[in-house]
Amino acid sequence: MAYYRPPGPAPDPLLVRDLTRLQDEMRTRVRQEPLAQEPQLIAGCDSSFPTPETILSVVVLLRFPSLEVVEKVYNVGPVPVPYIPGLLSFREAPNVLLAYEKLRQKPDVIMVDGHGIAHPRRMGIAAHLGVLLDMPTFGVAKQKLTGTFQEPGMLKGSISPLTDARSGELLGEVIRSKDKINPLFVSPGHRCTQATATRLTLACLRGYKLPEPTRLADHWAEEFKKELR
DNA sequence: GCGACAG
DNA sequence: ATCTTGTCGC
Repeated sequence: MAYYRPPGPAPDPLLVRDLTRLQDEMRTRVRQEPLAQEPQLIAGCDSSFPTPETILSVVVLLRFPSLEVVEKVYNVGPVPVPYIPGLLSFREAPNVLLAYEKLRQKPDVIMVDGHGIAHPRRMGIAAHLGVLLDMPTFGVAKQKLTGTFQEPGMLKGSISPLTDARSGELLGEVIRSKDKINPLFVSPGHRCTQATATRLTLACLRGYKLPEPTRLADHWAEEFKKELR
C-alpha cells in the first residue's frame, strides 16, 4: 500500500485557499433526504487520464434494478487543476458534467467514484456533483480519505460505520462487497441518505468488488483511453 | 510535533 | 490517477 509518499511539488496555497472557500459555500447547499421514488435509472461516473494534462470522464446509464446498460457517454478535456487531497472535485467534476450533459435520458440517482460527505469538509466529489446538478448522488470510494472504522467482517455484505473520531458523526459505511476483498467506502452525496446509498450499492453488486455503475464507468474510461492512442 | 491524505 | 511483470490464492 501507500505507506510512504515521497514529497511532491507543494500545491499553490492561494489556490487551496480559494477552492476551499468555494467548497465551504457549496457545503451549505447539501441536503440529505430520502429518494422521491424508487429509481428506474441509475448512473455511474468515473474519470481516467490519457495524459497528465488530459481528463476523460465517462457516465453510464443503467436501468434499475436490472442493471442493463441504457447509455454510455464520455467527454475529453483539459485538466484544470492539480490533484490536491480534499479538492479532487475541482479537478474532475467540470469534465464529468460535460459528459453528463450528453446523456439523452437523465438518471434518478448517480453513483460517483469517490466520496460523498465522507470528506474533511463534508464535500467530496459526489456531494459536489449533486449540488451542481441538484440531483441525488452518493459516493463509492476504494480508499478512505478521512474518518475511523473497524474492519468489517470478511464476508460479502458485512458493514461497519465510518465515523469522525472527534464528533462521533457518521460519515459513511465501510462495506465488504466481495468475500475477503478490501471494503468500499459508501457515503451520501446530495439529496440522498446513508440507508439509500448503502442499499443501492448492495443492489448493484454482481460478483465484483465494484458495483456495476462505477465498475462499468471505470472499465470504459480505461477502454476509451486506449482508443485515443 | 507527527501522521494522514478520494482519484 | 499513472508507470509496470510476475505471482500468490481462491
